[in-house]
Amino acid sequence: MRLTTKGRFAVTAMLDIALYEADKPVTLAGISERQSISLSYLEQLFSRLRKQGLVSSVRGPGGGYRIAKAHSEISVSDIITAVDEQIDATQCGGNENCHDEGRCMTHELWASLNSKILDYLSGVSLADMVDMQRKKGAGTVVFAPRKCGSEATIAA
Amino acid sequence: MRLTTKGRFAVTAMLDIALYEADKPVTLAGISERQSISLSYLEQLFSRLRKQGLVSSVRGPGGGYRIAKAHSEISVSDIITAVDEQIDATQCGGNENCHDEGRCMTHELWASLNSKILDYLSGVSLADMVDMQRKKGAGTVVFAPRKCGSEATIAA
DNA sequence: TAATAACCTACTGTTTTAGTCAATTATTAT
DNA sequence: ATAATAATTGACTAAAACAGTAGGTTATTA
Repeated sequence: MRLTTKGRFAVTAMLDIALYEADKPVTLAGISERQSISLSYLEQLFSRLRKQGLVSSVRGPGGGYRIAKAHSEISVSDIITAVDEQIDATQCGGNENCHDEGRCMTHELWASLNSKILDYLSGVSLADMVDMQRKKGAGTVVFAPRKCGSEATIAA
Repeated sequence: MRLTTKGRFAVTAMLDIALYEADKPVTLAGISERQSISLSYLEQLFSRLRKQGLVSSVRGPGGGYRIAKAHSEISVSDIITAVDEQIDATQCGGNENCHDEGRCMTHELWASLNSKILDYLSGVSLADMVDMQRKKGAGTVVFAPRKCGSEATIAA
């Protein structure tokens, strides 16, 4: 599985646009400055985000990027898969040819983990993150779009 | 976060020992052959697994490795953290200095994801995996040590 | 027509992955 | 005793991915 700064940067950048876009689109230069992410690196990421239809672009002065869909229609997993290609905890990528043409002994474990992660990340939308960000400072906060046994609690 | 073949190999190897150890300890050469993992690579992994107290070793002829604790006392996350150092989806490793000395906007998201993954992997023990492996072939199987909303179902 | 800002391609340094190789040490069977 | 076994250690390596740079081109607007 890959879950690196590439994906984190993409999520951060998307959230930045969601928070700052109003009448005008948001420039990568602005995101770069606010979030301390290299401009050229952002360009690479946004090339993919645009091809996946998550953002739309406007060229020229006053141009920039906009979120292309309703914020509630874009999940964190959409963003990560757009820039990172795959969220997959199995080594065979679901091909089940991990060991001697069959499924490796631990295949089910990774497949199951994989769907847990995907469940979670696809359950958190950009809209959720915007809400969350606006409520910031209210102490302990947790993303919990789906009810699940022991909820994680992040100390403030 | 890091969740690579290193961790997968370690889990597979530990499961192999758990399945094959009886009166005699299990040799790395045997694991290497059965699981198609390079012997030298296994040596590296087992150096760490031993230092973490997950396995004990016996040198000389008839020697090999044994699981050092009750199978139910060793979780998948124990194994992965032993060889991979960290399971951490936040970039700051919980230090909360991810952005300009404060917490980055997406900090809670990654922290929350992190604890979800850890919850899951620490809920699956070596004993669970052994049971699971022995029951193999019974069709659709899922690891579900903790009840949680939508259970992942892996097609057979 | 000049400034802006997206868009595109190629290149680069660093780290991690996934090993290899060669030697040493401890134990057991002969 | 000694030969075989098997863990243990350390140094080294090719390939990939990550994170970022550099330099240019194209479209749009003031």
